Amino acid sequence: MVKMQELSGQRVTSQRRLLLDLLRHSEGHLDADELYRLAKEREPRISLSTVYRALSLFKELGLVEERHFAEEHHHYEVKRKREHHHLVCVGCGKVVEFQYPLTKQIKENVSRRSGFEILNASVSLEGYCERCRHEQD
Amino acid sequence: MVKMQELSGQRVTSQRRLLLDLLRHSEGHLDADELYRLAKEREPRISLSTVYRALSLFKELGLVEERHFAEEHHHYEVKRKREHHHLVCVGCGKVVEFQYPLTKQIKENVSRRSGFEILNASVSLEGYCERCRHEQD
DNA sequence: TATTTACTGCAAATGCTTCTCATTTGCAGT
DNA sequence: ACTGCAAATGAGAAGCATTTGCAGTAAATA
Repeated sequence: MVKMQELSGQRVTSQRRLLLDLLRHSEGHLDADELYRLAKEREPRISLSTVYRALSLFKELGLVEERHFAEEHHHYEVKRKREHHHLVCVGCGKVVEFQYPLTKQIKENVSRRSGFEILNASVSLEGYCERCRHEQD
Repeated sequence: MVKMQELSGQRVTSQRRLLLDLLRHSEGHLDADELYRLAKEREPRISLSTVYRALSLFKELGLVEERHFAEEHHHYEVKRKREHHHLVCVGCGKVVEFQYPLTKQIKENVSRRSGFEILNASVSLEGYCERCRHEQD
């Protein structure tokens, strides 16, 4: 089970423990509904609002990151040490991660020129994966 | 007024002409609702559905691009020759553009390694703009 | 184990986007 | 200029993802 010191001040409830646990053991990039379905397998009375409320708490605490791919809903993944970016297939929704070392430079560079305090930088690519490429009419 | 060869095959209606015109003369990054409000000033009977339908047509025709910033709704801007990226203030929503030349390399590099056919690459940054930085409690 | 008050489940509400359908309009061919 | 028809429009309903209000429940603290 997941330890919960991270929930400083907040209450450690069975639902939050379960949800964070699921996020940590998943392959990442879950959306709220997938997480909800997984959670219901173990705790059938859990509600979708609780999932959203937990996600927004985890986000505030910096435990998970919210991703806005080219879809209407969002995806969530636990924050990791190593920065990485995403390549999304517009055919089937498959997500592939890749490393790219230069966002630090970009941040510094743009920060200096714009006067912004930059919190994060992400590179995102869209395209067709191998399989969807062949299935295109 | 906008010339409409771009609407190849599609009908040239006064609404589409107006909407494309507004997009072209705006500072970019409009969302559907802002565009709707602008359009109503000139053609009060226009409907929000028409705005959405036109945007999705322009997107298909490659005339405008849809941006997913860290908000629930989308932003639209006319496609330009010069590739550029976005820095969004999470305080006030202000959008600043910047140039960064390396997406071509990223595309080639990631494409080779992943087997994806990559359609587009975007770099997006979030942070606090000068003003919002000072206003933080 | 009693008290406090944050958290939960549920249902209703919201915000953005898409759809439905009756009416209108662009446009190819008279 | 006129006609016919497919495509586009306006208005509102419907559809999703997400948020909120509220009454009941349960975690923390003493």
